[in-house]
Amino acid sequence: MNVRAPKGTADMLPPVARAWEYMTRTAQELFARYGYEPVYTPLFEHTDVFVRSIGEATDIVSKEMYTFEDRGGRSITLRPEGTASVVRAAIEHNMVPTGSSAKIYYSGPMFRYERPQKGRMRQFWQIGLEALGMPEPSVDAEVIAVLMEFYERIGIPRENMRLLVNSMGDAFCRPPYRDKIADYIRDHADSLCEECVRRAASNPLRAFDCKNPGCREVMSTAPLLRDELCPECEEHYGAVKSYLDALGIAYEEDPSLVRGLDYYTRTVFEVQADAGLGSQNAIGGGGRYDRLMEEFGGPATPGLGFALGFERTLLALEAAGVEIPSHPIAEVYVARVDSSVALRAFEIAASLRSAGIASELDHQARSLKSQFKQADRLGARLTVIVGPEELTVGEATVRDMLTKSETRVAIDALPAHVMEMLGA
RNA sequence: GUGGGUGUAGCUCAGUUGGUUAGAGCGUCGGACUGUGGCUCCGAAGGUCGCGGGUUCGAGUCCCGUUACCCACCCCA
Repeated sequence: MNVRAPKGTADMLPPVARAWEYMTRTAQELFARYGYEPVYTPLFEHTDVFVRSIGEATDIVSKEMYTFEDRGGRSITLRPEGTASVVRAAIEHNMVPTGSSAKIYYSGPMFRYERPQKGRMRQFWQIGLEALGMPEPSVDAEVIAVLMEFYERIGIPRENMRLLVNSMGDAFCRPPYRDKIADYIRDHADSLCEECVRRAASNPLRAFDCKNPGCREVMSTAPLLRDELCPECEEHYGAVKSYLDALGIAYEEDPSLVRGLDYYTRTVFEVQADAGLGSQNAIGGGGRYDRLMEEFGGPATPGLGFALGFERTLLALEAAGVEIPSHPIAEVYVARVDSSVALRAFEIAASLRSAGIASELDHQARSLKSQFKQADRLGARLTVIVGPEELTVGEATVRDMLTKSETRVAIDALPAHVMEMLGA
């Protein structure tokens, strides 16, 4: 029996799981304030959903998907990202009738078959949101604002992050530019790595991402999409930046920002953290996908969204020294002097819990001293001492763990009395 | 898929040029204080030294293989 979790997966033990819930809670409250509603889609889809949306030539589709055949002979894939499923669901349920819009968010695990490293897991968690049906540039700025506000709220200092933005053009200006880059790559084939030359055919823009010094050199003088945008895209991009300026959100333009999903049009953005992460330093990112729903066979509906990674965000939080808020495990500890009063102690703890007070007690007949140690460790503010002596007159002793003062209280009045002490 | 690093107690790690019974700190449990926590002191429990083979009188230590994890490349959250 192999008792290890599969490669690239991790059990989330209480400290991490608490952080997960904290991030989820923060996102839910924030997203609701911007009018987003939750959606849960399946963790797996027909393989086609991802191939057609993310793109055949992307790394995700060509080598990172968890794909298998189910017992009915269908090709099924564990979702590698969230947008494709959301868009599929939006079409299936006609969530965005012509002329209307929808704002939705999701969270949960995603799956990609890769070699794990710092900030990269085979099962990793994301929260994301999608704004469907709205082509206006103010929506781009609003979505970016939500993302930045999320990080601010959970406590990552702004100076630890960089917001990168770029425009990928649209169906009119990108194809000619793609051809231009493909030509450029072919013209310089002898000074580029073979990977980049191969990309000329499938995904030429990706050559901008290559870390090879020779390729960087060549690509640094390549024509930039920024200079080839059609007037409409140029105007849209300019407006997005104006709205960001109006919100006081600082950003850097990065003309080489080319994200690894084919469906993006116009605005793309990425947030990088400079502390706590290894080389996987993108903690969140997203972009606009105005053609995606149409390509899926749905109505022509523009869309835009982002996703942020739990694991990487937690690394950035730890680097910033952020304390994850938590509640004490027990407000009240019920200690018993000896086993003759075990039953009464059990009843008292139950009555406190019924009154809504988080209470803990020892089930293992440990010494009174170790029960106090336990009370201390759990962060209990009060300890109720149940002993034969007090019981003869129907009372118990309540000890304030901070002031060390003790009072005798009638057992019947205990829940009310304890609540009063905790409230004070 | 490629490369590098590391596997010794629940956790973090020592362990000399190979040498007898493998250690420390933290944590856990007990005691000092026979009905009272955080500090201190004392004690106890807890280990197939990742696994398999080889060299050797003798391997935690050296060699080979294997496996797991970590980090990096590629790409991304």
